[in-house]
Amino acid sequence: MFRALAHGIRRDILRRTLLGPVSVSGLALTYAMSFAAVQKHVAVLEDSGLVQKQAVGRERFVRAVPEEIARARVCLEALEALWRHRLTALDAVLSQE
Amino acid sequence: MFRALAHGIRRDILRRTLLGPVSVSGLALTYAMSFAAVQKHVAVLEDSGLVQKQAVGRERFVRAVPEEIARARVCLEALEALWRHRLTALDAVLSQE
DNA sequence: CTTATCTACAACCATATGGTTGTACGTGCC
DNA sequence: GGCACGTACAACCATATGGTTGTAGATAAG
Repeated sequence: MFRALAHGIRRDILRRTLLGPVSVSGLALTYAMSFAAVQKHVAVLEDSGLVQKQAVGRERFVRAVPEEIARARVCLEALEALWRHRLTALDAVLSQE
Repeated sequence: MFRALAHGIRRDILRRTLLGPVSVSGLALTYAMSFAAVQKHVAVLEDSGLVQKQAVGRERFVRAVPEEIARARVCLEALEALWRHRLTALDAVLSQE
């Protein structure tokens, strides 16, 4: 999942699909790369769960799944909580002396 | 930076170094891989700014930089804010009608 | 001084990643 | 039916990534 977020293009696709569904070709127009390359990026995002596709006619509309973004954020918050806990533990040790 | 977070071993190193400085060899003891491999993971974390090294004698103690973790979290929060903003905008449009 | 420990770094290898082009298939339009 | 469009997928290529081993330097210990 962090792997999916590790690429700037994919984060940009996430931003765009957070604002509303966009077709794969609609996305592809923006970037200086082939349609197939964009398709692959969307596939990576889809595999990670950050994005879903919905078929409408011959088009596939991509939309972000904000709950999954929240999962990543929560993961980082847990790390930060670890840090705060470490500080708290240090406080406890120091206050004992 | 998300790239650095994309590997489980590196996230584990982050967790451990959040709790307090650990030497590179101290980290390496835990993992079923060579010292050099762990060294590389630490280097990736260091390049991303998520971790810093401090020389003490012949050892290098690795410590996490929580501010950098916060930066990644804030980035995800910005994405979520985008989502909430999109909902708000939709509300605005609907309430006009 | 000698030896063991911790680190750094280079060379090498297998596989993953990010891109390309080409082909095929379903769908909308004339 | 015929054609353009949107998508899917495979094959291919260059480079990045994640691992290994080996060598060498700096420092601690005996």
